[in-house]
Amino acid sequence: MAVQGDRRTAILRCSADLFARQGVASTTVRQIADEVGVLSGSLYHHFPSKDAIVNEVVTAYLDLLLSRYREVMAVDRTPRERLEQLIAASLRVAESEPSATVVYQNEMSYIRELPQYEAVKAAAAEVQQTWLSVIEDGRADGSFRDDIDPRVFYRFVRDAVWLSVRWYRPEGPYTVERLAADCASIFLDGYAAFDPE
Amino acid sequence: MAVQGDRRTAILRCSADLFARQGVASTTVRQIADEVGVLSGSLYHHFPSKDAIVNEVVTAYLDLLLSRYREVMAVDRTPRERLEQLIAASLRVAESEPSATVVYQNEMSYIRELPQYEAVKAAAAEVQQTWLSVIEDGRADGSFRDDIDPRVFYRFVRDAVWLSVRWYRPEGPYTVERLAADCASIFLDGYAAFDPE
DNA sequence: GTCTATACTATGATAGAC
DNA sequence: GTCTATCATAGTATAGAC
Repeated sequence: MAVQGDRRTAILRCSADLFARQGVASTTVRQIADEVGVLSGSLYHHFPSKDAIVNEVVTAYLDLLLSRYREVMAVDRTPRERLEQLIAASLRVAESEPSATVVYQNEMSYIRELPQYEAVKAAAAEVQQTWLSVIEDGRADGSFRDDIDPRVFYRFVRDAVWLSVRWYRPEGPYTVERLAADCASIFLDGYAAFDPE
Repeated sequence: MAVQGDRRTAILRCSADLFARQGVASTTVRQIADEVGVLSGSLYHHFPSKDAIVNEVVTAYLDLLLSRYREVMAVDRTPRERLEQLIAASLRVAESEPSATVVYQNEMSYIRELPQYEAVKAAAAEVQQTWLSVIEDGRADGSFRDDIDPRVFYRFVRDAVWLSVRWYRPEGPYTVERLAADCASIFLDGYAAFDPE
């Protein structure tokens, strides 16, 4: 049964890579089959449709992300520390699942049309709620500014964090932990030089 | 000749809207023709191919953006002011050309395969060089931090700015100028509360 | 400048042999 | 569980009448 699962997993992995590189709509079932090393008809033994593959790539990704967010929220920390941890957790997930991250970021219009979209929507809502609750907590205790809408701040952070999959390469000396620290520092302390007074 | 240009323009506008909503690959020439109000064969009187439409949407967009950036850089200002102006100019372009902005942000993998990609690449390089020169100037004169790579800062700002087309709606009371001010304030001063000492 | 009609290709998916 | 063969559909693009 390890073997049985492997082929399924290979299909998901190859699909995610192709979806991320070319877009879901431009990726054909024949390309996926080629990459896996089977013929296109064989895919339909494992999945009922191409859309089912897309759906599983996205839901597996959101499940992983949410489990990491829940770990962060399970520990008692300040809002600032939690925000730093959410950024770091997100970047680590993006590092370990770059293709699925790209698919989720780029293919929302496709995902929205999937029959199983409601489950995705619920997970996405929990993701957003996690960030917003941390930001609201920081506003409430005075550690974050109260002159800018938390939702605006959330969206800027979210987009900057997730779009890093388009350019960040974990191979170099610039580690994901350093990237996370820089990101948190810019968003919390700003890029202007600190006033030396 | 006003009429002649109008149909061409209508094709470009409708195409950009559909490309932004559904993605380029998922948009068919028949859909475009429907939206314009002609039959699909008629499109080929104005454009040699669907890809030619995509190309013109993107290049017209980059031309507009670069002309705004050049206006900003033509005036003598501090790096901080210039950064604020680049953010504001970008958000104004995103407001006036939301569909083209979305297409350019979402469809890079498609655009890269176009035969005329080199021109797009050159324009994109000038965009990036504009931002980077302003950031480097700010580092040089001590108004920006020197402990974070300018390219990292640039990418965070760029992605946060451009992805705002996915969520910002100019109809409400939250104006694009206010959005630009909030964005610049977060990225330069940070979201942490100012220390009251 | 637009329409009609159609050529050609590629697509997602299926049925049945192995 | 995979392959062969194929269906039905939909795609871009073209030729020529109007």
